Amino acid sequence: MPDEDQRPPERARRLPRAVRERQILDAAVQVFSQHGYHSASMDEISEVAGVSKPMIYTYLGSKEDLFGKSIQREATRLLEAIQAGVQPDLPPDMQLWHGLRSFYRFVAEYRESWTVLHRQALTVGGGFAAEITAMRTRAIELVAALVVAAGTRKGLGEQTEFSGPGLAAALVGAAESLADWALDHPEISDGVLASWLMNLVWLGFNDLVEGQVWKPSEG
Amino acid sequence: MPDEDQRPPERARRLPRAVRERQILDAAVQVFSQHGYHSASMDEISEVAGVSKPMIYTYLGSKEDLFGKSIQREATRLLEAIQAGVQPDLPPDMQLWHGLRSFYRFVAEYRESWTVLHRQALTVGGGFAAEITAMRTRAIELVAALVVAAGTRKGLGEQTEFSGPGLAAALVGAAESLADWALDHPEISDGVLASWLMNLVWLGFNDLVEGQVWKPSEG
Amino acid sequence: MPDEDQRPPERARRLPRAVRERQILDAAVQVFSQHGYHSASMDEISEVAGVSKPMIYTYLGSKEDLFGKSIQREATRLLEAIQAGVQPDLPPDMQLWHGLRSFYRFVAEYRESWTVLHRQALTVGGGFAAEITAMRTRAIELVAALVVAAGTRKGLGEQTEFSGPGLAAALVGAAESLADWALDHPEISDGVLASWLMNLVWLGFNDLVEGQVWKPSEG
Amino acid sequence: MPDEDQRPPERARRLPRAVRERQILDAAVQVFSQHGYHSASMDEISEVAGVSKPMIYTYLGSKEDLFGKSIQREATRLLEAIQAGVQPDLPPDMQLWHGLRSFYRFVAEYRESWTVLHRQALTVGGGFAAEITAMRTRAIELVAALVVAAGTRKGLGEQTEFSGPGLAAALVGAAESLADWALDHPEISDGVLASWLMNLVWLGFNDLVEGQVWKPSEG
DNA sequence: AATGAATGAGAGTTCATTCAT
DNA sequence: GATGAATGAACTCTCATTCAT
Repeated sequence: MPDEDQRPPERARRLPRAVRERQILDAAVQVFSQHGYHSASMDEISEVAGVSKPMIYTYLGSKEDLFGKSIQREATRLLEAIQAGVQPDLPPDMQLWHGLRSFYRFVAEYRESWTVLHRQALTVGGGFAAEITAMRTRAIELVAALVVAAGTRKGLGEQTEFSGPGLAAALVGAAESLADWALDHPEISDGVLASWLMNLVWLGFNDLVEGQVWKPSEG
Repeated sequence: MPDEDQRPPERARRLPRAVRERQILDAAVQVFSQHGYHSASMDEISEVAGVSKPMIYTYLGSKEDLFGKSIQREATRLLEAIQAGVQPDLPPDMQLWHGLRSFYRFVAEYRESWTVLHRQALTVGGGFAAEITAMRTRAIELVAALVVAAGTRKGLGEQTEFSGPGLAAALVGAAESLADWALDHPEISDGVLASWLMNLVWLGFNDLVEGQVWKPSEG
Repeated sequence: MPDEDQRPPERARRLPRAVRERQILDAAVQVFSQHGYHSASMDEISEVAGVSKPMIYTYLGSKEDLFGKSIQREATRLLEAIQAGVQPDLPPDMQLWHGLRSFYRFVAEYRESWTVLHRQALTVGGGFAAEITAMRTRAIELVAALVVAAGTRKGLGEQTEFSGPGLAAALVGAAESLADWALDHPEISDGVLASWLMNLVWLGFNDLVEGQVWKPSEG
Repeated sequence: MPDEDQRPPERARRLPRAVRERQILDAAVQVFSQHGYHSASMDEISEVAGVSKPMIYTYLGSKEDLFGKSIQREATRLLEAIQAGVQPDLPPDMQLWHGLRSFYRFVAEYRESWTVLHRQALTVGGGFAAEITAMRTRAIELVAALVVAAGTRKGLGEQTEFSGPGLAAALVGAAESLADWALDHPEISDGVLASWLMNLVWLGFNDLVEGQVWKPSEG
């Protein structure tokens, strides 16, 4: 009877701290994304992580801390994934297109990451909602800057400066909503998703800055 | 039996059930919208409603029941508000425009209703998310039908049948996101909000069905 | 089978809040005095009180709150017991004597109260130690004032002003220590205990102010 | 085996067991005296000692063991300090005076030792309270023996045999309480402290055995 | 000899929910 | 019809203690 599968029933072997922390964060993201912050229990997270509860507290702090660190890690992942897909020397529409493709690729590959960031992060009352909101606000401002810049180039500065932020919020919402929709339609590739949004949004905006304006034909 | 001063000592007067139920639902919507489902406590709801806790259970059932009924009432309100603003014999773009104006008017007037529907309803793990999602899905399908119908009229049936649902999801997301943004910018009127969205989205879509297509200029 | 002892096994019948609060405080004093603050568990207190834990939290707050309120009630009892025994129009020594008798009577009758006040109240790190210490300090200052006053009357003002506070601390400690000793000797009456202390302390002090001073007879 | 630089990388050098034990006990006394038994954590003790937790368990056993050994060491120190100051061939009052001076000198120099012995040792429910109490009882008996002996020499045997133990308890309490008071008044020398107590207590007792008795002047 | 890694057990606290009046 | 009184059950978090290296 050599060293077969006779080891103790897979009970937590000694692993370096970094490895454990990753395991715990993985489990946390999974459980938080499934149940949301409040319904997730530290018991379940510890079970999924294959680790006892005290380890979580020792390594990553309170439930709130754990949630914050989960959010932070996934947000970083998402941003890095998008940045990795964007080449800064391309024209704006190409940058946006590449960014969107990377975004939808990420969402497809890391559903749980996206779920935690998009849906669960808002349910906590504390500073996390603020943090996430701040991140989203930054994204919106980025898009708004694009909008205003483009509008200015077309000589429509004043108008787009006024409507820019609102439009940017709408665009970001459209991208997010499409991402959610795509979760239920995995057969649609990230290229197609990005194209849809570009057609909808870029052409639409394009026309807008060309001077075309939709007006209600009656009261 | 005249209206003497013979009433019980001014506390908890006998009120018809319907009135009590409305009081309770009002309180529930308020508290749920402020704190979210999980952080809302039955104690606070009963306090805000001016009614003892057992009454809530007698009249409206468990916390989950109460939340469901709150959601349902607000959703009905929202739908009725939108339908009241739309005249079915107008062309599609006008219908959408009027619908959007009604929507933004409602959001401005009943912040709490919108908050509960949009933000808090997703945080519950049980059947409510499903219920809300279903309602949203219905909205998306409605928009999708518009998209497909318009596309078909332009002879682009196959293409829009394929992309229609996704686009519709994006549009709905854009409208919602702009609604959230508008909560922080009450100086923007519902007409302006709706116009922005129409310009962005309808013109964009218009071009799309006119045959204009954005294509990536390189890999 | 009439209404014998057939009632449900003595399970918490509805009682007015005030009664329950007293029950809980009684139990708290008992358990705190037995095990000390840290080792006392809310579970045991609730068991002894014949009440579920949530009631304690509803009526009296956290463990620390409960401890504080226990201390406060017992301290008040002790002070009232002492004040009730003292007649303010008697000469100082008689006042002290009556006060001591009341004190020892109280300790004998309410062992647990005394234990909580004397031994357990110091073990908590928070504000309770301060509160108790303050109370003790007030007692010491009172005695010190007596000492200084008596000394001044004898023309020894400067000397007793210097040594008064320390002497007072010693006297209070003597009284407390004798109280503890008396707990193991219930056959000694409060009158005897008070007399011992008076003889030891009053006469001693008396001689001191008469000018007699003990001096070391060599290095 | 010269003293090369071949030692393990400068952490936790091999030290003889006795040294390690002293380090740990020093840390334990310090932490116990600061936080009390319950609030002291093995983590903090190990940190202060500069030693890992398993070492503590290996060398000194459980937390209770550690506390017991801390108490024991400090008690021994105190007793030795007092005995060192007392010359057994002196008359009783001189013995007491020297003993008190040594006692107050010790308290001033080893505050933590005294704190652990006097305040923290009582807060534990187990056998330590007993151990400490026994030690204190021994001290009281010693003093009682002095009292009785002196009383007997004056021909008041019966009376002092009856009141001796109680008086001794009071004396010890006075000495302790004055020690606590002195912690906040370091400018008072041990000689002055001891003198105060001698004047208060010895003269008082002296008069007592001379036949003077304080009596209540009325009911 | 020495320790980082790991946990069992139990504490305080809160909340949705229900009785008895 | 209406409620103050009461609780079961669950959750987060901590700590003394030990294993495997």
